Amino acid sequence: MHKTNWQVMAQDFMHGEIDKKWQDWWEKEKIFHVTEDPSKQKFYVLDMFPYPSGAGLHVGHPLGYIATDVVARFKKMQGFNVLHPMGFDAFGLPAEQYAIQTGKHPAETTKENIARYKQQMKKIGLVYDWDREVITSDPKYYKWTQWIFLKMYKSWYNKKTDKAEPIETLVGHLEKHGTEGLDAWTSGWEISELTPEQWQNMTLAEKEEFLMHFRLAFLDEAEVNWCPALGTVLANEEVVWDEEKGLVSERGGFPVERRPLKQWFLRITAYAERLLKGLEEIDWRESIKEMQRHWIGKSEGALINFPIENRSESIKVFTTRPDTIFGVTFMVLAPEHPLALEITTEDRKKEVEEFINRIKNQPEIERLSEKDMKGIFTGAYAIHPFTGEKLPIWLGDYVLMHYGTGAIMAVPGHDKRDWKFAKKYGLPIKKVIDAPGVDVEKEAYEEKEGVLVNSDFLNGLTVPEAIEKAIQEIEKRGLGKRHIQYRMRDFLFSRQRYWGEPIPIVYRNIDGKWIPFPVDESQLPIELPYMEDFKPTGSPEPPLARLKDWVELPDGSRRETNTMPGWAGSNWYYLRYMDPHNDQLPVSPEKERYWGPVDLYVGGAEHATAHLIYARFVNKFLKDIGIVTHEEPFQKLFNQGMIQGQTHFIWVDWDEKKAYSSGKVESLPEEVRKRLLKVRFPIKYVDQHGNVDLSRIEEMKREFVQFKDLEFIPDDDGIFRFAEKAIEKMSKSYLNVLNPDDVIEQYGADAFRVYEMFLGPLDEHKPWDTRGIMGAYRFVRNIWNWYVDKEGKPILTDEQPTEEELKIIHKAIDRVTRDIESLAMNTAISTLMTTFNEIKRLGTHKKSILEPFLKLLSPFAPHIAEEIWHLWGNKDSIFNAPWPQAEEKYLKEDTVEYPVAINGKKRFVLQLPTSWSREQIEEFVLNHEKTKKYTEGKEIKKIIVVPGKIVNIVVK
RNA sequence: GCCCAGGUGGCGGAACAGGCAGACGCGCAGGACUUAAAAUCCUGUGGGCCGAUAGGCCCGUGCGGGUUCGAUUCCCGCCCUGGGCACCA
Repeated sequence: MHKTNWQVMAQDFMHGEIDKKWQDWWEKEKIFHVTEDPSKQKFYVLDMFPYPSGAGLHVGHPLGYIATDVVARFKKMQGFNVLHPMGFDAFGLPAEQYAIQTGKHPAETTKENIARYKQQMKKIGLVYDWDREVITSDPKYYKWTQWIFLKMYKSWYNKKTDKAEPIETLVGHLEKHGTEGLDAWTSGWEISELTPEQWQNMTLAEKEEFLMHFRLAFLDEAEVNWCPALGTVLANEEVVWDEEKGLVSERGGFPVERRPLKQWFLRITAYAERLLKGLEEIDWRESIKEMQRHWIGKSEGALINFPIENRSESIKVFTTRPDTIFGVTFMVLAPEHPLALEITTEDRKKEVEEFINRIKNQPEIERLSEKDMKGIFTGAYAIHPFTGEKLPIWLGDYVLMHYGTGAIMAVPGHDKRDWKFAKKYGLPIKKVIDAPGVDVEKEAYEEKEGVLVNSDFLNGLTVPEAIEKAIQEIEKRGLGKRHIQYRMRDFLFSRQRYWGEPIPIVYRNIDGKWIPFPVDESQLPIELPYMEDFKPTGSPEPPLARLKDWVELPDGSRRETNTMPGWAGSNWYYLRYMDPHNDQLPVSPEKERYWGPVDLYVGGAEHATAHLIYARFVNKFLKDIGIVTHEEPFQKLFNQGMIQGQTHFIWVDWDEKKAYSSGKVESLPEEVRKRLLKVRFPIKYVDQHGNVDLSRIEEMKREFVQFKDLEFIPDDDGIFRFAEKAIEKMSKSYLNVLNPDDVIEQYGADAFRVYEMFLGPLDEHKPWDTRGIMGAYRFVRNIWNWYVDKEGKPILTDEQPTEEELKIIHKAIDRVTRDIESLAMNTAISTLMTTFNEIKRLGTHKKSILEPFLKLLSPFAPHIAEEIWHLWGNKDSIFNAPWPQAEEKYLKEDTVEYPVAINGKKRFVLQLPTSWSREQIEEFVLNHEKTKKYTEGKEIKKIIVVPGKIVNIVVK
């Protein structure tokens, strides 16, 4: 085999041996094994739950894991009781899709992939308390996922107490008072009024149907995203918009259509207000909080009833601008609105029906992408509740059935969409808010600045005043009420797939109807039965339905065959880590009180809305039922950036099967050049100088068979140069992924970790540079060579440190400590580098300097740190040694280097004592000969002295 | 369209509270070592200009303005890149 450079370089220290030695030792010694210890302050650092994909980890993935590993080791040395667990999100769509692709059972592929992940994590030097490992597809875990679902099923949200309560308290209320005085969250369903007697007289089926509107886990028929290719419904968050294809699944990009289906939901909307409020007290990136606020989408306004002419029904609308009520000139209903066809006059029925069908059958793609709005007049009129005016009722595709009431009062003068609609169909436009330059015939005036006009009792008021006054008047006259509307919808919780937690519900046939009932908690877990063929059918019938023996129970009842979505397990895993083996509860409240909340949660920003909002919701629910004591689960959230890949392109002439170095291209004949294509080349076979590694070209051809027959023609100097390099997302198909195992084999785990941390700010996207890692490698190796001689003996002296040495090391302690605290790993590393350069410059091997430096280095390069630590004769781990403390007295300097600027431009520097006063400095500088040189013949207007910073002289 | 980040050498990036722009690393160039290459070590490295040297000058943090003794940092307007939302009444 060709002897590559690293093998020569690696002779000075055997990183491979050192890495493995300490990885095994940490595992054996369980250095991160923790138990609750009230005498110590806890620190809970958590990584986002990985889904163990079949491709394994690439070098971009572990960025966050390395950061948390650094923090965990650092906090441990600082004396905290550090909980740093790891586990796997193994249920769900991706795992199942992978299994289908490989033709294996997901139970098997999941197991393999987890083993691979753990192996890779170990090689990076990541250390966890594996005794707390959580795997969502493990029945011991999903027993509690199912338990939480049952608790939700058995709960309702009491708005009076502002928390979830057992369904029994609701039933008790109904028995005593009927619906009188009941204030419950029902996701917009209007509670039909009942007397206690009426409730008592209901059949079991009727009662169950009634209660279903209150349960926090409930069945509902709803328009859902059906994905035929995946054979399941998807949550809104799992569906994305594709420019070409329209609505597609996030996984795989398959088309998605809307269909009404009976599905399980979790009533997350009951928690909208608490989810919103909780954001104020947590330390998250503002943009993520904004996304969640937007997702919850709270709007305040009023519900107003508009009577329909000659009919008993009325149209209920929601508006945030009740101040513009006198500007209403027509009404618009969503085409799906239940009254749409009903109110249509006979003469227009046919036309309207056609319109409704056209909109309904129109693929979602078109309806959303078309800029133009479509509408039709129903022939019916509503009556303005204040003026009694007749308002034409239209149908319009720009009004959405699923937001508000599915109907609007159109105020074309002060709403852009209504204005556009009015212009298109020639409907009147009225001005009710006046401000300088407002002309509602030219465009809608949506600002809230101005004064109300043409508005009866609102005239002369400002917009905020008018909003308030209008709502009061509406309520006074019984025309409607104040209302808060949320955009957020309930959480779709069933999937027609095999690989997920079975929903612990059975259906009993009562009077010919299948009524859902919860299974008894003692029967949990409902284990997922083994299926040889688990593929989805393409119809909404879940695979589990095919298992007749499993579905049909001896007592004639039938099991629920839908399974839970991938989110189910990841909603609460962070709690299970606190108490992973508890067989009485998902987590004991005492342990949660000690460990919770998560002090630092690191992960990608892609979970901003889905997982991070579901988990907060489940946490709040568990708090309501007394399991959890903290309202918010994740105190500090840090979103790491992505490591991008560097894609390398070569010039290829496929006809002649030749690949040309870029220097060759110019000399090629025109017809050959025309045929050349830029083709992606695997980064793994790029050499240290950023050229094709010709020495390993045969190896490359074996691995990437598409290049098998290519002849590689280098430049005249024997170097094969690339046509182009580009920064792209790391992806297997771009051939720009690097496996951490390969990188670690070449440079060692420590250099890999140091490099990832050094690359740039943790929260930013930055490209991986194959050559850049050499810097990290040299750094680690040079430290080794400074600490250890050729015979492997430590080089260490007991001499007293000098003042200068102490200043250098204490400044480093101060800086590195603060940097790790704020996750500024890149500057922590650069401080370590500059400090080490100073150590070399001073030629010091004093223990008093090298020991604290080794500790500062240890979270980043734990393997050589541990090795050197033990070479010094220590028996315990360096991570059980205390973190060094910076002493204030060494952080101060006696003199400061003052830049002296003339008119803001630096001209020279002066070394002046720190203790000098402003006046002393001023006098000294003004009398200095260098100053005179610059001020000669000019008038000194002013001198600014900023102690410790700068001197600036203003001359004219 | 709206909201949120961000734009600094050839590259990744640094500059903590408005005070020396370019730390640290990569790359590149020159030199040492070597038969040679790699590795290693040393030196230089934002651009332009003057100067034999020492040294000095000018321009520079996306663009245009402003505040200030002083702006990468604050304010106003614009351009570009990335992310999110997208008929939400």
